[in-house]
Amino acid sequence: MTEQNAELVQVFKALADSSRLKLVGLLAQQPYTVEQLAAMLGLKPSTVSHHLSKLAEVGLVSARAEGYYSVYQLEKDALAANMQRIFSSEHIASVAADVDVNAFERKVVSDYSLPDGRLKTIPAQRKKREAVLRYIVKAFAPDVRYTEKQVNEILSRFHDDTASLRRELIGYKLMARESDGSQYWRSDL
Amino acid sequence: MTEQNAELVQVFKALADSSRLKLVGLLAQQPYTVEQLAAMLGLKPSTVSHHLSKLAEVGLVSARAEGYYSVYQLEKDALAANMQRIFSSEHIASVAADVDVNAFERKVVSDYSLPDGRLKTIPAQRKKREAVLRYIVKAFAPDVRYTEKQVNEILSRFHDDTASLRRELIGYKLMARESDGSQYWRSDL
DNA sequence: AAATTAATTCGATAGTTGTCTAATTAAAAA
DNA sequence: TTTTTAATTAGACAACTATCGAATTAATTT
Repeated sequence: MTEQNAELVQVFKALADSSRLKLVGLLAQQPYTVEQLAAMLGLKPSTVSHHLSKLAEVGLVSARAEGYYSVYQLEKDALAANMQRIFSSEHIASVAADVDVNAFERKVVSDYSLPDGRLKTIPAQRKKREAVLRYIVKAFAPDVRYTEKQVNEILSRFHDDTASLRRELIGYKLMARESDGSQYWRSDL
Repeated sequence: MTEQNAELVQVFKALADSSRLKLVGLLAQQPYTVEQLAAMLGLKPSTVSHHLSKLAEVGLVSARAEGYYSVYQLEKDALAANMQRIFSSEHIASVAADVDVNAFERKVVSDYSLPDGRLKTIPAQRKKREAVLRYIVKAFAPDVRYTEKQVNEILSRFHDDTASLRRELIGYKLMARESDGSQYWRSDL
C-alpha cells in the first residue's frame, strides 16, 4: 500500500536532518526541556520546538508538561519498533508492492505499436523484442493446436514478417511445435 | 564526531523520498535497468538516474555496465550494515557526542551576570539557580576549610545577599559544613 | 493583579530538492 | 561510418523546509 510507504518516508524525513538527529541523540541520554536543548544545539527555542513537533508527529519523542516547561523524552520503544519494522526484509519488498512491474513491457509494446495495432518494426533489442513477443502470444488461445497457416494468419495482424515472428516465438519458448512442424501451441503458461 | 552525524544524515536523506524508497523496494527483488525502473515508477529516466546516483552515493545501490545499459542492483550488505550501525544504542548516543552539554548552564550564568561578573539577581527557578551555584562554587578551592567569614567574603564578589547564597550552596549539596557551623568546604567533587 | 517566563505559533526568507526538458556522452546496430 | 539508443549531465522551475524574529499562550513568581 502507498500509505505504508508514506508513513515510512515520514519517519526517514524526521531523521534526515542534522539538528533532529542530535536531538534524538541527546534525548537518548536523558529528558530535557526545549530551552536546554536549544542552548545545547545553539538554536532558538522556536526552531527546536518546530523540530521536536516533527519528531513527535511520527512518535519518536513525547512531551510532558512540568510547570511551564515541556520536558521531552525519547520514545525508545517506538524507535526500536520502527527499526524492526523498517528493515525486516519482507517489508522492504512490500515497499514496492504497489508499483506496476508490468509497466515497462506495456510501454515497450505501446512504443512499437501503430494506432491500428500493428508493429512499426520488430524490436532489435532482446529485452524489447521479448516484451513484444509476450504480448503477441496472447493472441493465441491456450490449449489449442494451430497449423502453420493459421499461425501466419494471426501473426500477419501484427507484422508482415510472419516468419521472423514465428521463429522468435519458438526461440523465446513462448510457443512450441511438433518436430514435423505440423502443429503449433502456446507454451508460455 | 560531526562527520559520523553527517554521514548518517545522508543515508536518511537518501531514504526519505517516496520514489527512492520504491526503487530500493524494486531492487530488493531483482536488478533492473534505468529505463525499466523509470517505466515502473512512471518517471523520466533522467529523474530515476538522479535518484539512483543519490542512493549510490551512500552505497545503497551499485551499477554495472551491460551493453549501453546500466544495470542497478541493491547492496543488501550495505543496507544491513547501515541498519545495524544506525540502531545500535551506542551509536544513537554518539550522534550527540559532539554537542556541548554544558552550553545551557553557561548560557544561564551569562544571562544572569553583569559585565563586572556580579549577579544581576539570584535566579528564582530551580534549574537556573542550580546552574549559577555550580558556577559560584568554583571560586572555592578543593580540600580547603573556610570560616563563615571567609565564605561570605568570597560570595560577596557575586551578590550582596551572601546569606542566601550560602544557604543554597548547602541546600544543593555543593558545600558542606561542620555541625557547629565553624567550617565550610566544597562537597561537589 | 501585574510582571516574568517557557513554549508554541505565525510569517518571512534563504537554501534545498524533486522533476522535467534539452544537451551530451558512450555504446550498439544498420 | 552513420544512425539509433540508454544513460548521464546541465539548466530551470516549483515545492518544500530549516531557521529566525515577533506575536501569542499558558503558567509561575512577585
